[in-house]
Amino acid sequence: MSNSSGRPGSARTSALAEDMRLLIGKLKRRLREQGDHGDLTPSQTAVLLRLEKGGPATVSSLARSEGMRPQSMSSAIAALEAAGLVRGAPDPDDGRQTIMSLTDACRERIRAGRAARQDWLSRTITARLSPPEQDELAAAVRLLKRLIDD
Amino acid sequence: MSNSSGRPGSARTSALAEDMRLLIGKLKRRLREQGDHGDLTPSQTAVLLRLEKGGPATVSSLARSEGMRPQSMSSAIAALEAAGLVRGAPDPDDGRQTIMSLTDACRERIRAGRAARQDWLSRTITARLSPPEQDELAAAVRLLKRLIDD
DNA sequence: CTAATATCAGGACAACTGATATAT
DNA sequence: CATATATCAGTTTTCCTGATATTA
Repeated sequence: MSNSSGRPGSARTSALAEDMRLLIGKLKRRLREQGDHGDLTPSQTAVLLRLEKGGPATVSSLARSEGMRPQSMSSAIAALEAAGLVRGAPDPDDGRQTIMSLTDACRERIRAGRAARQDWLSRTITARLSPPEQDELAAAVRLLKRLIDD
Repeated sequence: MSNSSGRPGSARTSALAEDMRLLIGKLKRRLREQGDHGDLTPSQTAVLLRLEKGGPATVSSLARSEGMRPQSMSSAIAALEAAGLVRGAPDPDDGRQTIMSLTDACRERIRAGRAARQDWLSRTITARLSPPEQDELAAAVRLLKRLIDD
């Protein structure tokens, strides 16, 4: 039912918001089910994503970013280092710091996990939506991007 | 390994899937930022949602649902009971079981948290999308629901 | 007597706080 | 000396495994 009455209706918008809230939760859960998270703690996962997004960083700066104590970050990083996911190098300019960065193996692992989630989504879209419906969805995605812009 | 479907338009669909994957993550994060989760563990939150969705249940059935041991569920529930969020009553038919249910205070708390998240979404939709665009989004939501159906 | 429910006891792990060595 | 980084200890929390009482 298309209701294109120009009223900035609160009831209709509220119903749409409820639908979207439930929908986003379920989609996120489905995506999460796909990839192999590996048995990392949430903090460890957050550190890897932070390093990927922000580049190499020290233990203390990572601790600040994640709202953890440096001691906790140290042990989290020790586990990641033992798993071959991050690598530490001494800072040539400041002997106190150790600069952590992702290993190539970790980048590949992150890429593979993302690809698995994206593949599921891609396959599901292809299987369940007709090409015109896919166009409709693509148009709506452009609208949704506006909702998360600053 | 990137697309096992035999249909044409894989490249466009793949780009759409990537956009959606990033978009869903960001929307979920924005929603999460809104509500006050309270300082509950993920397991405790899961138990409350399970009780809300499935109605009263025993400790063991909750443990099975959440993939925990009954002992761990017992202590999680003890904390929730101390916080006044759940309430236990003996099963009249089976003296071994204790049936847990949500308190009214807990239902109100869940409702308030959800309302906060939904309000943000509702306000953002109203502020950033024109009424016709809202109609377009509502139509796309119906398409998206098809993606998460079993 | 066997099976299911709930709990008590102790261990493992990831986070915390406090204290310490090293470098700026 | 004052500050910052990283780590070494011990504690708390949340899960686990193992054992026990009660009821079906």
